[in-house]
Amino acid sequence: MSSSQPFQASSPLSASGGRQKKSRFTYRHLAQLALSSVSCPLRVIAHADLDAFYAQCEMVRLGVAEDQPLAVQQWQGLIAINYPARKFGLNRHVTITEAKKQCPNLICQHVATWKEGESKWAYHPDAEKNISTHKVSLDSYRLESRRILACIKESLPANMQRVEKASVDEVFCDLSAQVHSILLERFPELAGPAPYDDPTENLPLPPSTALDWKADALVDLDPQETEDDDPDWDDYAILVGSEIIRQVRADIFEKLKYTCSAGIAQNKMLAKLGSAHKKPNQQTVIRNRAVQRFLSDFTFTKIRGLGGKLGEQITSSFNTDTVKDLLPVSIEQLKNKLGDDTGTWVYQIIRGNDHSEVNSRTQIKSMLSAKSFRPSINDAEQARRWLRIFVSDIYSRLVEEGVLENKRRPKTMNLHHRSGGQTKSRQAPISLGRKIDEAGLFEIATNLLGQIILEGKVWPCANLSLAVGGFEDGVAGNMGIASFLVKGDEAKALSARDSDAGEARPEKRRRVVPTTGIGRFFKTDSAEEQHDEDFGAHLSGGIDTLADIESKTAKVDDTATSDSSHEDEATKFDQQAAISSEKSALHQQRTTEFMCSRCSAAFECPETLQNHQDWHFATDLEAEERKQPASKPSAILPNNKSSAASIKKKARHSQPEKGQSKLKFG
DNA sequence: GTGGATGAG
DNA sequence: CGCTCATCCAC
Repeated sequence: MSSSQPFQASSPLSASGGRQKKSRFTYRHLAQLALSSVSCPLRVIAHADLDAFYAQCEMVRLGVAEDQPLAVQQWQGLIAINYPARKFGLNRHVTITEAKKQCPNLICQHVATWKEGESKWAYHPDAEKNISTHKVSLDSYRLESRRILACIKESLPANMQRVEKASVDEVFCDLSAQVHSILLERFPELAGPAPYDDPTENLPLPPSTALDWKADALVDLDPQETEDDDPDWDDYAILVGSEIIRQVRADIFEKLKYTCSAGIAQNKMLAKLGSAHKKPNQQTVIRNRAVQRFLSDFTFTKIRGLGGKLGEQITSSFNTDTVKDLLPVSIEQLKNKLGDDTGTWVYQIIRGNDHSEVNSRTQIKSMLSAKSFRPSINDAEQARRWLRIFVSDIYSRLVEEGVLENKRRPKTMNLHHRSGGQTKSRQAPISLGRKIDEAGLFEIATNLLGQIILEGKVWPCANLSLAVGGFEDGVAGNMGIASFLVKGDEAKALSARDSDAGEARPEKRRRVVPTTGIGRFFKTDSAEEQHDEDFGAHLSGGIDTLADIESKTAKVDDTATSDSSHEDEATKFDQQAAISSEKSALHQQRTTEFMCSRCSAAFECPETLQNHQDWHFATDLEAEERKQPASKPSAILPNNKSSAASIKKKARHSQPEKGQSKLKFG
C-alpha cells in the first residue's frame, strides 16, 4: 500500500549550511516515530468512525440505494438514521409516525430480535408488535463490525499496524511506524546517520513545495501561523497518515460498501474530535500548527472523558464550558478542585496533549445480554424464561468468539437486576471444570437469579441483564508468575522460563492506559507496573534496545515538545510519559498472529496460543483415558493444579520463535 | 473478588 | 430511549 501512490518525490533535501533553516524536529524524534512513542511530536493517529453505522448495515444488507432515506427502528423508537434521512430533519427522538410524516419515503427497518424458544435471532417482520416476547439482537451489526475491522487490518501492513477497536463502529490506528517507513522511503537522506552521530541534531527541513491535501478538510491554523510558513516534518507525517487513511476508507468502500469519516492528528483525543468534525464520508486533518485554534473553539464537554459528571463539575467550578475560557485557569486551581491527577490530566488535555496509547486490541472483554421490561415482570418463572433467551444469545456469541475451540473462555458470569430504583447483582465464577454450553450457562444464571430472589423485594422487575466476562486471561493457573516473585526469585523464574526468551510480551501483562474518567491518568505508572515492565524486558530479550532507550532518555531532548509556557509539571509529565512509553512501545504487541499448528486457530499472543495448545494436550490425554480407563483419572482433569502445571511445562517447549513474519506457528 | 458508578456510543 | 461495552473504585 505504501508504495502504491508514489509521493511527489523531491529533490534531495537541502544539506546543512547555506541559509537553509533546520527542522524543529531531531533525529531522535524521527526514531521515536518508528517506535510509536506516545510522546513523539511526529506521531500520527487516526480515528475512523462509520457513518450512521446501524443504518448503513441495513442498507448493505437490504441492498437499498445510497440516497434512500432509512432509519433503524427499535420498538417504537429510532436508534440510527442515515444521512439522506437526516436531510428531512429527522433525529433520534422522533416517533415512527412523525418520521414517516416528515419523510414519506423513509424505510424504517426494525432491528433483529430473539424470539422466545428460537435458537437464533432473525429479522422478524412483526417484531415491533412483540416487545413482550422478543429481545433485541445487535449481532448482525457486530458481525459487520468484524468484517470491517478485518478489512482495515488487511489494508495496513501487517508488521506495522496497530489497530484498536474502540466500539462497534470506531477504530483508532497508530500510523506512526508506517508513516516513519514511508518517510524514509521517500526521503532516504532521513535514514541518517545524524551529523556527528548526535540524535539531538535537528533534521534538515522537508522540501518547501505546497503539500497536496487532496479532498481532506483542514482545520484553520492557529492565529500566529500562516499557510505560507514552510511545512515541517510533522506536516509531512500527518499528510502521509492522511493518505494512508484515505486508502483504508477506499478499501472499505470498495470491498464492503461502507463509508466512514476519519480524523488524523497527533493523538487519540484530537483524532476523535477530527473524525466528528465533518461527516459523512470525509476526513479531517488537524495539523499541530492548528491544534490550539481547533481546540479553543470547542465546548470541553465534547472532549472524550469530559462528557459526564467530570465535565459538569468543571463547568460549575469555573463557570464556563469552553476550552478557551478554561485555558487561563492554572494547573494549581485545577488540582485544587479536581484532585492532582485529574487536574493535571485536564490541564494537559485542553492544550491538546494526550499521551494515551493505541492498544492493539480488537477483541471484546465481556459480553452482555439484557432487556428492560415494559411492563415489568412479576415472577421467577418469567425471569427464567428470559434467562434462557439471554443464555442463547450469549452462547451463540461465545461460539463466534471461538470458545468451542478453547480460543477464549469467560471466567465469570454476572446477573443484574433492577426493580424500581434499586439494582442488585450477583457474580459467579465459571469454573474451568465446567464445559461451556447452554445448559451449563443456564444453570449458573439460574443460581444467580435464586441468590437475588433470596434478598427479597425483587418484584416487579423492570430490567434483567446477564453478562459473561474475564476473557483475557484464558485458562486459569497461568497468572503472571512475575507478580508473585520478590527480587531474588526472578533469576530462578528466568532460568525456568528460558525458552521464553525472544517472545513478545504477553497480552495480559501489558500495561493498560486508561482513556476516560476521573483520576485514572497516572495510576498505571505505579512502581509495580514499572517493575513489571523491566521483567518483561528480560523475557523479551530486548535488553540492548531497552538499555539504549534508557540512556537516550536520560537526557531529554525537548526542542519540539515543550513550549516556553509550560510549567515544570508539564515538562515532567512529558518526560515521564516518554520514558515509560518507549519501554512499553518495545513490548507492545502488534496485531501479529500466532497460529496453532494443530487446528490453525489464530491468537494475538503466544500465551493464549499456549493455553489453547494446553487444551489440545489435555483433550488428547482425556481421549487416551477413555480408551484405557482407570489408569490415572485425576491427572486429566483440567482444573487439577499439578496436572495443569505439568502440561504447561511440557507444551511450553513448542512455543514459536520471535520474528517479523505475520503468522507464527506453534 | 464483588457490586456499584461512570462514561461512551 | 434501550442496549451494550469498558473501566475504576470502595468495600
